[in-house]
Amino acid sequence: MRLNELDERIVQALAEDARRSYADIGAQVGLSAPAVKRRVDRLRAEGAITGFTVRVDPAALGWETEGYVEMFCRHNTSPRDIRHALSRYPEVASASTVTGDADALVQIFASDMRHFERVLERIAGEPFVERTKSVLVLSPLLRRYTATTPDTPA
Amino acid sequence: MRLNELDERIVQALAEDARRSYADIGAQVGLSAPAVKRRVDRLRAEGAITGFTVRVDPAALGWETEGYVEMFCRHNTSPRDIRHALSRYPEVASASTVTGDADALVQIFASDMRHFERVLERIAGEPFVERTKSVLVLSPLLRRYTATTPDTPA
DNA sequence: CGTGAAAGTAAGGTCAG
DNA sequence: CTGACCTTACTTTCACG
Repeated sequence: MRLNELDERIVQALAEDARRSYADIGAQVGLSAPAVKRRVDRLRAEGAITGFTVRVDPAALGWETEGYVEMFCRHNTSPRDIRHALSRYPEVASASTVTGDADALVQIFASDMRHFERVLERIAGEPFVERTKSVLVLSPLLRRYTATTPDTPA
Repeated sequence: MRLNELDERIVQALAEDARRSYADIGAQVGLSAPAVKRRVDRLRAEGAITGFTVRVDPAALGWETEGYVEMFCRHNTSPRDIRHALSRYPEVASASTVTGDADALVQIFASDMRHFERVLERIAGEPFVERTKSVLVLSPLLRRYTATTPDTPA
């Protein structure tokens, strides 16, 4: 699955605006429209591009409060356990296991502070969670592109 | 900027697949294609939808190393300064000012550890940065984004 | 908000380098 | 094997009821 520089520029163009026409993108990267399409199709088939989505302003949807929660778990907790538990929270936007003191870092969107607190308490109450430490987002500065997980880690 | 239940279903449909046709979405939510378009146009004008983008698999693009960096800045540093500085790093996927000890939390994708370290050093070398603390992502557990918008704090 | 017609865009096949 | 051209079909878009 090798991507060359042309592919990267196409992905970058799509990341900025996924609704640009192939002809438009082709003009920017120096290809014809069908050539761009063929590359995009290949990128999708290879899994480099996993889909198309919208950028949404969470506040407009009533998601006003954002925060990150560090989870400290019991020592025998597997990533799969964490993932399984967190997947039941619609408020969890992303989660990863990380190096350092904490075991996992969880990004949360809630409608307001009360909602955020409620979610936090429920997460802290999960059987494998020993404690949590959270920070609230004051203002989002940058949000560039959307990544995905096709996989289920071991 | 009020969104009703119909708008939310349209946004949800677009979040899953932003390339679905208006007719398709309309069939799902019970509207005609032009009606869906009118609502999407309005959502874009209101800022609820800020754009269309691709979901990419970072690993497939050679972005194998992911991490979060806490930035500790000088006390007179404004969010705008941070945003301006970080926007020049293509490796920065997202950044927010946060409560707690650190001033900002920055998500970074790099091609490998060496690359990550180089970016980290450059960020740490920014004039307003006093120190940084970073954690590496071991395995992504969830990435549910409906990704969101930047924009421009005071 | 739904229906129709016009324009633009995408998709597939075919050919050339 | 990769890129360009052409034709067909679809989606988007606007005017109107």
